[in-house]
Amino acid sequence: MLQVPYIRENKELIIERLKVRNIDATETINKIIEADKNRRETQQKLDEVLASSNAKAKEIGMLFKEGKGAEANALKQETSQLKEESKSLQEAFNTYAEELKQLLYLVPNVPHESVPEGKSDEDNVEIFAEGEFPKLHEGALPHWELTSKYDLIDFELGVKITGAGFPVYTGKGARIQRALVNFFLDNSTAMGYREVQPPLLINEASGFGTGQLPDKEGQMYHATTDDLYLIPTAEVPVTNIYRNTIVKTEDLPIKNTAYSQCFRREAGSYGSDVRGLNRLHQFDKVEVVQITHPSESMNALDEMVEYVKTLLQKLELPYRIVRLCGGDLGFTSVLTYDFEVYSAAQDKWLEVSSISNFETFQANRLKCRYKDENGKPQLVHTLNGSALAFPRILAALLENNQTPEGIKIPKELAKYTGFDIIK
RNA sequence: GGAGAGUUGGCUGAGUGGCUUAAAGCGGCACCCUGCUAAGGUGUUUUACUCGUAAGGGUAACGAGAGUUCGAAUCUCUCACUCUCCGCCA
Repeated sequence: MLQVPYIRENKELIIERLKVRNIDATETINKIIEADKNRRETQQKLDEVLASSNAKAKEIGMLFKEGKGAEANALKQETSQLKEESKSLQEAFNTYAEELKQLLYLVPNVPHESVPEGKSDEDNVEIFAEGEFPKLHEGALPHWELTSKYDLIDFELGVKITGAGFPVYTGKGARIQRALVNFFLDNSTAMGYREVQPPLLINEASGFGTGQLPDKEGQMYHATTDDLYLIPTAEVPVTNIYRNTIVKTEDLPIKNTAYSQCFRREAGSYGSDVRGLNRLHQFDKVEVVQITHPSESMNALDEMVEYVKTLLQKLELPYRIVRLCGGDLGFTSVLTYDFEVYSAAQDKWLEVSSISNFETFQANRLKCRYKDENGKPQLVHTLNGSALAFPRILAALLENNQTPEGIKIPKELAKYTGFDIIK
């Protein structure tokens, strides 16, 4: 969420920039400024009343000590009015503070100046592309047929055990999954990320910290008996490591990586793009998360983009990078780059990574700070990126590398699978 | 799941109604002293909000919330969490 002093001082700029998201925040921003003003004025009054009430209480204590019980009791009378006053001021203050908080939850992050205008993913801007499109042989198949032809994934079995979107990986399919875990983690740790294995269930406070709650509640699986949520991404537990902390400035940037399974209800998704591995309720992903000094976050974003490029190069997959337009940009993000791989048999671009800079938006909720050169606590910047999401990578690997003899495994990955062709 | 004990500042740990934002020790930082891989001395050491150009001031916070009281770390209630033992178990 945005910081109130920032809103106060940059009202026009914020409203202008939020138009890139196709929203008019004028009314909400005005309400925020009003609620903030009321809150501060009420606090001043409240503080005054409490101060005089404190002073009186001290005086009463002194009088009792000196044995002047009568005077003390007289003074007690006076305090009752102050008490009433402070009570109603406290209530008013709480109301304004709550109102302010609720309003702040409504405002998304302010897009970076480089974010293009646009309504949907069709308006995202391609900024980079690399890799050759494969030439498929006659009779090439989409991955959901390849997986059954070579006994790699059993979608039907998943439906039996759980439901649609929970595939069962078998044999070499399961082995590739395991290979991808190690391949991705080895690469990210080599880039200086610390490996973390986080919980897959999170509490409500963690959901708030990274911005999944209160809004996107319906997208997470909720274990109601214990009021815990299954993580939609490792970003949530890994970033929440730093909730309510003041990190050492010399430790920045803090770089963590985690492999986890991710759970998404995908409520409201439909259509042909949910076929096979294209959209699942449970999937695997390696995530990279950075906590940086504010002056370094854009460099860190570039570094993450460069890093993900190397992964796709090693996997020999044709890919492109798009800059998300305002309409497609996530609520908490300032700037996001998506990586899409080309999956040949479907003739489709599949999103396999999303790399975002949240600047102070998450940090403000998380209360994650560092100390500046004056020793004053300041909010850090947080970033994260997928490196990478497995299912669509697998889909593209299978589709692009199919030959009449079998499916070939790229050299770098074959080091991890232990085989270089699936027959 | 059953029984019991706890939750205080970066850490250890005192504090059972006012002079306690909090003793003491450790750690950290600054300065001083000292002719040397050390020791000693003095001071300092939380955060949020808020007023102020600043210096500085006000308010709040001792797990969370509510209550009693002129006044709560301290008393009452509710909740959360941690630990120990027993049971169960990967």
